[in-house]
Amino acid sequence: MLKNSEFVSKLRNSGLRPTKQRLKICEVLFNRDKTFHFTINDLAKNISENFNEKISLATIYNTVHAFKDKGYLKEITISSDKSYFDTNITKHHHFYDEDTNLLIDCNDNEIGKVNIKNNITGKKISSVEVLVRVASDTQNQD
Amino acid sequence: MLKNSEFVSKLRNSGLRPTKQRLKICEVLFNRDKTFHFTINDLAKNISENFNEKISLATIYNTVHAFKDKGYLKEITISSDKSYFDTNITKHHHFYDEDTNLLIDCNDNEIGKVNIKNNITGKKISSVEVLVRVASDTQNQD
DNA sequence: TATTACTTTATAATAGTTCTAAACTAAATG
DNA sequence: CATTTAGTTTAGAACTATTATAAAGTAATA
Repeated sequence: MLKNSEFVSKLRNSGLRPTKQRLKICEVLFNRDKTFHFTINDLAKNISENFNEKISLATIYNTVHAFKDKGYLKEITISSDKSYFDTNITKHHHFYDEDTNLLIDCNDNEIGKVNIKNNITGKKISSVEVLVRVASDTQNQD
Repeated sequence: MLKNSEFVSKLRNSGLRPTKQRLKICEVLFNRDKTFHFTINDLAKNISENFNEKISLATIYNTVHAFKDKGYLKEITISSDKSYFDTNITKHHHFYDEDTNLLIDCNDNEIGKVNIKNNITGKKISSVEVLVRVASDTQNQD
C-alpha cells in the first residue's frame, strides 16, 4: 500500500499514533479518487460491513474529531440532527437536497465569491460557508 | 396587552390553541423591539427566571417547532451541538463569533447577494444561508 | 353545562456523543 | 530484545438533547 506513509503522517500530524484501527479509518476516508461526505454512522457502518471489522464507536469519534481539528476533514452541519463530514477540505460551498438528504459540493462555477462588504465584528474571518437548500417544486420544504 | 390578538393569531395559524403557556412563550419571543437569537435552553431559563413560571420543556419544544414549521421562527445551526432560533424571519445572513458564541445578524450592507451561477441540482432553491465565522486573531479557531 | 378534542405535564424512552477504566499496544529506554 | 512508559482500544456507563407517552387538565363547541 503506497498511501500508507501518507496516512501515518496524517495521524502523527493530528497527534495520534498510527494504529491498526486508525489506519483502517484512513483507508476508508482517504484512499479514494473522489472526496465524499459521510456521517459518523455511515463511517462505522461502512467499516463493519465492507471490511468485516468492527472498530469501537469511541475510536471512530476520537479519530474523526482529531482529523477535523487538524483540518483533514471539514464538518458541515445541516440541521441540529444532521451533521456531515467532508473529505474535501478546499474552500467550497454546498447544495443540500432536502428530498434525498444528499449534500453536493459546489465550485466557483456554481456559486460566486461571497462579497463581505463590511465585517462589523472587526475580528478575523475563519470561514465563509454557503448552504443552498433545494427541493423539488412539489415537495414541502421545512 | 395590545399584542395579545397578534399572538393568538400566530398560534392559530400554526395550528395551536392559545393557552396560557403558549401566550407566555409568545410574549417572551415576540413582545420586543428587536429580534433576537435563542436556544431552547435559553428560552426555558428565561421563562422560569424572569417570569417565575415553569413551562414544561415538552411544551416549549412543541411550540417553538410549530412556529418554526409555520415560518414564525428561523433555525440557524452552527454545529452539531449548537442550534439557535431567530425571531428575525427576513432573509439575512449571520456572523458567528467563535470567541463569545454569539450570532450576529447581517443585512445587505454587510454581505452582498450570493450569486448562484449554476443550479446544478435543477431543483427549486428553498433557502440560501451564509455563515461567516469570526474569531480574534490570537485565538484558535476550531 | 356537557361533551369533545386538544394541551400540559412529569416522566420514560431514544439517539447521539462523550467518559471511564481495564486490557492492550506502540514507542522509548537500557 | 526485554522492559518500561505512555498512549490506545474497547464495552459499557453516563450524559445531553430531544421526542414520546399517558394521565390530568383546559379550551372550544354544542
